[in-house]
Amino acid sequence: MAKENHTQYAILGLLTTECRTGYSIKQMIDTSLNHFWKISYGQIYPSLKLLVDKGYASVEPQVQEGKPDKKEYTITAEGQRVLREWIQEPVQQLPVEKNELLLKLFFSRNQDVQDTLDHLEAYREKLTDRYNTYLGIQEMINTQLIEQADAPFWLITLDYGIRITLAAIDWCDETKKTLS
Amino acid sequence: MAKENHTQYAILGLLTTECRTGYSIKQMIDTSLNHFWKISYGQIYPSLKLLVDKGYASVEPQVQEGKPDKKEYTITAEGQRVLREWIQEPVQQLPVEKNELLLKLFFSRNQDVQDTLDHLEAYREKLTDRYNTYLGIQEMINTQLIEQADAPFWLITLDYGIRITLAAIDWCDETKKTLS
DNA sequence: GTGTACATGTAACGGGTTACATGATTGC
DNA sequence: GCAATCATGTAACCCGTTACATGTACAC
Repeated sequence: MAKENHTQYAILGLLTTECRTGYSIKQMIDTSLNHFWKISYGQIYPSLKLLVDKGYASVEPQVQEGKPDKKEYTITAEGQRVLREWIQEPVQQLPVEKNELLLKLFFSRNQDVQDTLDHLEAYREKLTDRYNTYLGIQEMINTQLIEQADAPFWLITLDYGIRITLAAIDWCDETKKTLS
Repeated sequence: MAKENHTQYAILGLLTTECRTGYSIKQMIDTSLNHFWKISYGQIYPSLKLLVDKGYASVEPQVQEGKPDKKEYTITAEGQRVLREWIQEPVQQLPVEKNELLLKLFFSRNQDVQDTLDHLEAYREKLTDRYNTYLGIQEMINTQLIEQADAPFWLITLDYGIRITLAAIDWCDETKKTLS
């Protein structure tokens, strides 16, 4: 597997949790990896197929009563090996996020200051929503999933999101003060 | 111009600063927009062509002595209008950065704790480098470019980068303590 | 002569989203 | 009858990077 395609590893990694189908992988991503890795169905299903082709996972169709049929994927020993290898490889470079608000701010010299302040306030509200969502997930993990062996690591990644979001909120507040 | 392609607007916006050629736009991006918007030559030159096609910019070839010829681009009145329109449009959604370290941490249950600590330390060092780079740029703007009308806005976007980076460094330190 | 700054461009490729297509079952 | 949840998949498209191709001028 090309060392660079991290999304494939993300899917492989999710097969080590209780996720077994494309559908449940998607759900997991939307609730728990959402703040640092998004994946759509358009990637998940073809990727699962590729993982099987490479021998990193196996499939078994499951007939269900009361629900549509599904395909259960299981990580193979070989899959576990390459996953571990990838995890151990050092991270080459820091992520750069594309930030539309900053891009607009960068060119805001000619804009009305009030419009810029409105942008900042709207952004601050979105950040606050995100912050509250994170706190909710944290609470949920702490009460319902704390038995899970993965839980401590989930909390660590969540903590990152919480801290970054708080710092961004602070920046919004400071910038609004500076501009008004 | 499709409302969604922010990169086109970034290039259009840079034409309102003293940048006039594809080459100088690239330089500006690499030094000043780098922490929230990256653009390669593979996008810049075709985009400039498109902006001219749409009437948002005009070109004039310049023959230079002692240097290769270049093409000077100028934003048109129409270009200024669509740029202002875009800046005023509210930001629809918060950015989600793909973070390889978090992805690896998420699946680190089975990994040796020491390997995880090493990852964190390496990441912390990269963050510190970035932090120092930002401080350098800040100093440079404050001493050399403070006359520029755009300077206050550049400092605001830089301040965002500084705060976020500091928060990430704090998270590294805390996480290392938690794990050891 | 070699490296670096200046300067412009394209083609191939990869990664990812969106829209579309299909269909079962349950609860309102 | 309709919406929601469960479930799988593909094709078209967009965005962006990388590698390649080309060339001038200056300083060491």
